[in-house]
Amino acid sequence: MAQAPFTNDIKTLRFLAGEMTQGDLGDKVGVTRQTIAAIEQGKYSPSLEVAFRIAHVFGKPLEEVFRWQAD
Amino acid sequence: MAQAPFTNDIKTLRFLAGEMTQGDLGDKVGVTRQTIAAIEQGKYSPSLEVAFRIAHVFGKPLEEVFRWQAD
DNA sequence: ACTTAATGTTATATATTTTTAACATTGAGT
DNA sequence: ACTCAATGTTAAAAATATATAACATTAAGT
Repeated sequence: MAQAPFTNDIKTLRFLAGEMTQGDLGDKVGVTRQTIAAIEQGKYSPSLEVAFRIAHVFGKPLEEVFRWQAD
Repeated sequence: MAQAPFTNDIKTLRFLAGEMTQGDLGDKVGVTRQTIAAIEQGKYSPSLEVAFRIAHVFGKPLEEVFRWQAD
């Protein structure tokens, strides 16, 4: 299933944003909670569009949410 | 075909990097020249992994290469 | 005017992401 | 101990990105 070559802080950011659930975040981003769960766990590399939308919800630059790790 | 909701400076950066062709960039990133062409033209939203790799080739932060536009 | 490399573009195939739906587990509150 | 929301997880389908191959166009060099 190809683990993503970067880490992310979504789980932390959700709680800092005030108990935001995966479902809440999914709604704001426009994807399902399962998609959020999979991205959060690094199960695959989301589209740049979804990554941008997630960062936008937290008001953070994309690279503060997703951090490159490999290569 | 869903135009991407962000612009990018890949074409400019390729020339600033010294006449780097789409094929050259594709080789460095690990995708085909057609994929570079499509991304460059905003035809779709690449995976976050490919976006990171492209930015990495130019030694730029991702958000200096791809800039959010919509929503 | 010719060549040739780079790019544009298209069609079809393959790979990957995302959705949908279902069920299991965990944890907080009562 | 119960309940219920949140999360984990999985399988199959749908949507989207990427590869491959082929041919057309553009532009620079000679």
